[in-house]
Amino acid sequence: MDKSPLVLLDLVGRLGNLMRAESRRVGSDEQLQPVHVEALVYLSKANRYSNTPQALAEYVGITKGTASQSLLLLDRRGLIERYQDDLDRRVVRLRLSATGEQFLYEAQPQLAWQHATRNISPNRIRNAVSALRETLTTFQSDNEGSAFGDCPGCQHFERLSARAYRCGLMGDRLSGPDTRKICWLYEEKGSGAEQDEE
Amino acid sequence: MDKSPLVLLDLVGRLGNLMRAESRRVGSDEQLQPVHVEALVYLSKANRYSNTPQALAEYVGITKGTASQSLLLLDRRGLIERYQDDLDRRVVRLRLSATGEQFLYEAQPQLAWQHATRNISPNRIRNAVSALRETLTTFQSDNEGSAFGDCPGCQHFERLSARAYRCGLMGDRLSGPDTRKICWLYEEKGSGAEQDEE
DNA sequence: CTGATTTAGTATCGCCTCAATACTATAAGT
DNA sequence: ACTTATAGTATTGAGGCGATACTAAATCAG
Repeated sequence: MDKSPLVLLDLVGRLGNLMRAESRRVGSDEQLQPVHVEALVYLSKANRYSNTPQALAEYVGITKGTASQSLLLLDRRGLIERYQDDLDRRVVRLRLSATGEQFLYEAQPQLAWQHATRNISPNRIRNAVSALRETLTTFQSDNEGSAFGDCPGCQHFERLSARAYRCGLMGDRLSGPDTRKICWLYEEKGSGAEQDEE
Repeated sequence: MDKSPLVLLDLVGRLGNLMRAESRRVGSDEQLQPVHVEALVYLSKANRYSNTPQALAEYVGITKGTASQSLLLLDRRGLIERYQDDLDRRVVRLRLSATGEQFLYEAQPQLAWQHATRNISPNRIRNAVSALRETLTTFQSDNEGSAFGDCPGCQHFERLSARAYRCGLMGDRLSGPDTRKICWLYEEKGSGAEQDEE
């Protein structure tokens, strides 16, 4: 019997713990908890469909109540801004404030990790990424969680011309940088997995 | 610039969060927190050099004070047993109790994850394991953390005969199963990175 | 339109993690 | 013997986190 999956699991768990410890270290100057740092990093990468408390909660794996509390704290500290959506006035949109951007720029929460992968060839990293991504997708579809991803590879993504893109689900036009941010509506293109339409 | 390392980082973080959520779910029946479940899993895999509060704390990335508290709780619940070391009477040794074994057997905290890797070929998993292991090792040596590993690949590991092994550092003889458990004294052999192609 | 249901988010509460600090007991080094 | 280092425990306080209950807005039924 091959125990590699268990070893992979263990490694991911340990690296995850160390990442949380690193987030704690990075945030300690500003009295921020690991989850706060994670939220800021997330918001720095979220697109217009994903910058809500709900999406954040799903992404980092906490309940919406907890997410709401953390976001209130970040708002009080001036690290993020919250504003109401025009179309649906129930939803709150989030963005990093200038202070928040500044914090991420100075703290570089991901630096130690980028450094830790310095000896690994880009090719091996891409292979690992692909395996982990697939694991994540499978796990989420097993547990009815939402997927997250970016436009290339999403079935709603349409290229209008060389530099003009569009999300077929929402009908919005997208800029180039937009297509590289984290999207909540991501659905894998041509996935053989069970699809249930509504 | 290649952003793959950042993506890898992000994936590991998310999977780690989901694993913690899964540990929480699994432990909720017994009122166990994620870290308690992790500790039990760790103890089920720790060898004679690693079954101490200190090693556990390093492995899961918490302080020894926190580890001590968690272990007291697990002891009160009857899930582990604690006993004194004969040679060094400062150190406490830990082992799963029958109840603890039973809990792990029934809860199967790793099942959902093994399942999530079902569509990934063993070879891709091994490649991912190798990349993540190297990341972990690099990170830990950057941060002066201890490494953990099992005998194959450790520079202190000696094979006496076909089925007899020995740890050169401690001088102990080891059984076959012993050599596959988590060891705290692990030190990587050679230091030449293990290369594997797909 | 009007009432019911669903959805996004917030408020409150209590348990428990976690780091920090201080402490004890044993071991090791001079 | 005296000092220092090491393994672990006790205590305390801030705050994450889930659970539950709540409000407000949107959607749906008729």
